[in-house]
Amino acid sequence: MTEIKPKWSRRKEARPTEIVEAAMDVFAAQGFAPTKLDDIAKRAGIAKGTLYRYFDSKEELFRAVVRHGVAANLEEVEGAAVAARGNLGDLVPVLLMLAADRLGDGRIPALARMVVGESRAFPDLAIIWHDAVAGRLLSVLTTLVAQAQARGEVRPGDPGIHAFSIVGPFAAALLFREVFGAGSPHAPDLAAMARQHAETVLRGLEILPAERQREG
Amino acid sequence: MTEIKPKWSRRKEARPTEIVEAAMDVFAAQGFAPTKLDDIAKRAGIAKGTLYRYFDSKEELFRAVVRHGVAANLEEVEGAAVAARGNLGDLVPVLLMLAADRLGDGRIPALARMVVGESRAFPDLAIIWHDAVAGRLLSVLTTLVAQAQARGEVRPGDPGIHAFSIVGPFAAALLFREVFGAGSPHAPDLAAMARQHAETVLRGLEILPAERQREG
DNA sequence: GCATTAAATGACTTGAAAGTCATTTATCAG
DNA sequence: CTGATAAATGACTTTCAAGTCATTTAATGC
Repeated sequence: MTEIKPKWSRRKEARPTEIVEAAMDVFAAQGFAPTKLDDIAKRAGIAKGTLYRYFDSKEELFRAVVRHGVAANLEEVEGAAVAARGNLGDLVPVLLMLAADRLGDGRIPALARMVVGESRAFPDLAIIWHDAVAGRLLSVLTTLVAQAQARGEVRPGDPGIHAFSIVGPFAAALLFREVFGAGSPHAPDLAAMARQHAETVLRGLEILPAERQREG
Repeated sequence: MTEIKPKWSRRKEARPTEIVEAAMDVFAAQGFAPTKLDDIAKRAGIAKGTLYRYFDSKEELFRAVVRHGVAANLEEVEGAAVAARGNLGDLVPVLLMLAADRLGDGRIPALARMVVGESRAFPDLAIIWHDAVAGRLLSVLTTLVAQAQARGEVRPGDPGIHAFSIVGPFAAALLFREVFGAGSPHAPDLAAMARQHAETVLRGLEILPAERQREG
């Protein structure tokens, strides 16, 4: 009759990722400063003291969250980039559609917003994001643009700026939706924007894949 | 002989803007949460208690800073927009160059970064920024694009998305420089980007002002 | 079973900064 | 010059959450 119900269990292995997942949720929902470690602990189903067995401080936990959130969704994008080796006209629409699908909802844009907000307080966080996300993506794109220029397929000009012309509107749209909400009359639909902007910018760069596409 | 040196003077009229200016500097340099009201008071040359004669709380002071920073630099941009009435091919390069000049350095990008970062904690701030900056700019551009489409000068498609294609890279570049620093190898030069992207996107939208421009 | 260990707890301590208020003092009216 | 007013001060109080640690208890080995 007497039920055995232990008050807690030892989970040395599973705890860290559980905590980071919980922290990502709470940080994404509230931002860094307003988030209380008690909230994270409660969501992770543990006590605050337990947090300190795995992370030395709130800051370190935040860093872990950023690293964790960044790690996953990047190999895929980068993979698509090197897969479409060379052909910018093929890559750009695929890349933007993929990003629209993966990043449309979820916690990555929220993370990005937080990194932007906390970049002054935690410069190392900005470096992590730069090296793992923004810089990496821009590197790949810039290289591809330069190669296409060498083949005479893309107009001259700074390939780094061309890279911004390609992904800038998308990044801006992501942040716009994150900050002002999808309810704003100006918030663009990500999939539609991926399609339309890809066509616009490719035309602007003079690749003209339009010939071999179906009628609009 | 005995110098008269009053410890302070009464400046009921001048104080508010002085305080807001000081607060903008400190907030821009440190971010919202890390900024101490003592720091703002010291920079404004007053005591902390005096702040509370003019602003009820740190939050309200922050709101005042955003409103103040937003108010100034917008009429100009919007003026340029309505001045070049209709002609998108003329407006876009001018608009981007103007923005590069006005926003390149200064506290507006820092403010933008803060609004992004604090938008979760202060949703009303995001609304202010939306209505006074982002939404306003997008409205003007979207209208102009739609008019140009009606005249058959711009390709079909959602004019709001076209507006993002125009200003998105610039917004992204501003934030990129603000977050990752101008030292990043990917940080674009704003003036160069304004020139090159304007040409790219206008070509993409099929306005083609290139004919009446000098050789590259 | 029994002793050992370390994972987990949560009440407590600490520190820092927002916000208060009794006092001081510049300014002004008469 | 004098008293009244309110702008300005800064030491003090309050608040709140990060971080600590003595204690509890699940798990493990003998």
